[in-house]
Amino acid sequence: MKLITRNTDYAVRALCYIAEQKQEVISGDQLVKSLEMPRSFLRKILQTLNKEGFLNSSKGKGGGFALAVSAGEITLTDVMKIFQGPIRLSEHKFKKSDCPYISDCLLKKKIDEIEKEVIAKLKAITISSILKKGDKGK
Amino acid sequence: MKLITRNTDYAVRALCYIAEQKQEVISGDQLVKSLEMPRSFLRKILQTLNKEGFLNSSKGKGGGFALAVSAGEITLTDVMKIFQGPIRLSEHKFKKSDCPYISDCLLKKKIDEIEKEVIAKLKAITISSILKKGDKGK
DNA sequence: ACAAAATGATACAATTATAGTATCATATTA
DNA sequence: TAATATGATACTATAATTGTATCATTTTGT
Repeated sequence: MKLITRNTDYAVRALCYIAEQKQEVISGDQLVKSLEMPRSFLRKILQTLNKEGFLNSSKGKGGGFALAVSAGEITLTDVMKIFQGPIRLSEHKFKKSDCPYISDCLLKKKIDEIEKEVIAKLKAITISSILKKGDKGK
Repeated sequence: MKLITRNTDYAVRALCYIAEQKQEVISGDQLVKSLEMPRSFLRKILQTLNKEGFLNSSKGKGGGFALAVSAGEITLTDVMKIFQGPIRLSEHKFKKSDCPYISDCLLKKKIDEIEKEVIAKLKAITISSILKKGDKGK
């Protein structure tokens, strides 16, 4: 049972790395070398982050990826949504055939409460909050 | 992204149903009919709950399953552990090759905190707490 | 113009987890 | 001894996760 998949984990680490570097633009290969992730997989992840507006990309020599948004504005839920879809802790349904308690299902209610709290906490985790103290301003 | 799989969901509903009935012993087929779940799948789930000590089973006519433990003592985490293994929100590792921040990874720390809280809340959900008010004593 | 260095688009493949099915054996009861 | 129930277990299907690989396109520097 995982809440966070490797996709998301890699993406977060890549974002952190980019945010920490002095250079603005970091190439995919540099990330692969530094973070030791599977090349093709990371490349795909970077492309996705670009499409979703969290990274800017530039081609050619000296090109690569740079943050399109400040590190403080990228939350863990943002990244999770991109790579894992919407967060839902349970699929427990209201349908009569699925749950004998129908609209008044206490399990559903309790899970939903927990879900809300989890989402709130994940939302509070931003890229900059993950960076070591001292790097936070960036 | 799911926290609770269908296994667990079915198991919880079956336990609730058994806890609610006036008869102590409920046959698998009765559960299948009442809860409209796939027969073989539910049967396997019931067998597992029996092996794990949450249900007692009896064979032959009039046989079936009964709670082996009171509904207030079965928590959601118990059931989740059985069907989904240990709860871990992230696999984010401390290994040098996996995380550039190694032993001081703030992401890991933050996720672990959330994980602890989630587990505590899931632990607070028992079968009896899911049952409608009025049935709670059982 | 052209080669090198980078990303873009996209299709494919492997592995694992989830969800479900089916069958035969065994025990119990009437 | 037949009917009813679970036990053990092997098999299958589907979907999600985790990758891999290839060719196209853009940019830069010589």
